[in-house]
Amino acid sequence: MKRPVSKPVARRKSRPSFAPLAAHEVELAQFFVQMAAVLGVPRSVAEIYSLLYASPGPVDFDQIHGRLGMSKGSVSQGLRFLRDQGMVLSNRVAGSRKERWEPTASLAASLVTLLRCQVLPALVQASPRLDRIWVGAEAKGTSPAVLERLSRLRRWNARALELFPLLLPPPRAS
Amino acid sequence: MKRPVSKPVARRKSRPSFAPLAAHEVELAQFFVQMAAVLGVPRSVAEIYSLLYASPGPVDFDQIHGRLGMSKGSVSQGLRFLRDQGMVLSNRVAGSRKERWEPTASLAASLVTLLRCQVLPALVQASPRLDRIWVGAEAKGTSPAVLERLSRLRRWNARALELFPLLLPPPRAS
DNA sequence: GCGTGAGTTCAAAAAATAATGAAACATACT
DNA sequence: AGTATGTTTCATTATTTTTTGAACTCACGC
Repeated sequence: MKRPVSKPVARRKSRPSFAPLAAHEVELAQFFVQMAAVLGVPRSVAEIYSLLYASPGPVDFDQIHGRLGMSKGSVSQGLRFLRDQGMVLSNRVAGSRKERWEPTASLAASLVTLLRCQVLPALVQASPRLDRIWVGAEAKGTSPAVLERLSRLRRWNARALELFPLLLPPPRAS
Repeated sequence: MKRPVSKPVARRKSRPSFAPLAAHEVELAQFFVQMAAVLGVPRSVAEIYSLLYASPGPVDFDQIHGRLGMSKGSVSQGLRFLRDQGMVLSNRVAGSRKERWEPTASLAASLVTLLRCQVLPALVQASPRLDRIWVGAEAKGTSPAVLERLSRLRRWNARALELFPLLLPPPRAS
């Protein structure tokens, strides 16, 4: 349940010897952090994405670690999450061991993936569950009014399941 | 970030002297808890709603407290949240001090309210923020590619703001 | 093959969120 | 007014989520 008061906006400090974030970079991070919060994605992940988004070219691990003042562990985990969601990608320059990261072209497509992962499994699990509930309730001689409510739930679930792929189509198979 | 493993489904125990939940009531609670989790609503709130939803008539405070084995504080806060969202309502029987609670007719309408409260404020705050970011970035001589990204963000935000009321219309004024 | 630097893992600390319960409050009834 | 019942408040405790950092792994260039 969201506290309605404005959040303290953790002011991380860049590690010395890395360029501190410019004012607009800080505010872009706030933007992404707020949007991510709606989707239940942690602050550190949003900050990483934001940095890549505001950078003109690929950024390497140390820059992220240093400019955001974030632990290596968080950077590693954050990048893994973003890569799994298809929101960032990395490439290596020949002759260097460093990976360089950049956002993928379509933020929209990535958000769709993220939403799918959040709600599809819930809808899928719900189906058999609602069936069991209905059967159990009927067996117990539950009141007609409640049975009516339960079957409405089932109808909605079915409709959501069939609508979902249309609204948020799965990523194209290659 | 959702743990992908199935959660332990806290088994609350009804306080003695209150009817324990029937199997189908337990599973309906699991259903609502899972759906609520997607929206970031806490378990206790979902459980309360579920109990009302599966009951043939209004339920009083003590029943909720007792059958769910939940503290009075949680029941009070949960009911307040649900009432504020327009998901439940209460009425008093003449000659009794107890309030009796029941779900409101339209679950769908309530969900719309809930979604509005989560995303609208974020979109609204984002507008001036994105403007400031753009101005700041331009002043800094940011690369054209990044400026392009930023203005795409602005266009999306504007479109979302204008589409939102159509998709999830505000509750009718009386 | 070997040493080194880049990145990962994971147990533990910190932070955020949710639930509890006892005291305070409200009010319907006498 | 007094009282008992029903509800809310809120400081505290419990639980969950996120972050940290040091130990570890692995692969690259030599």
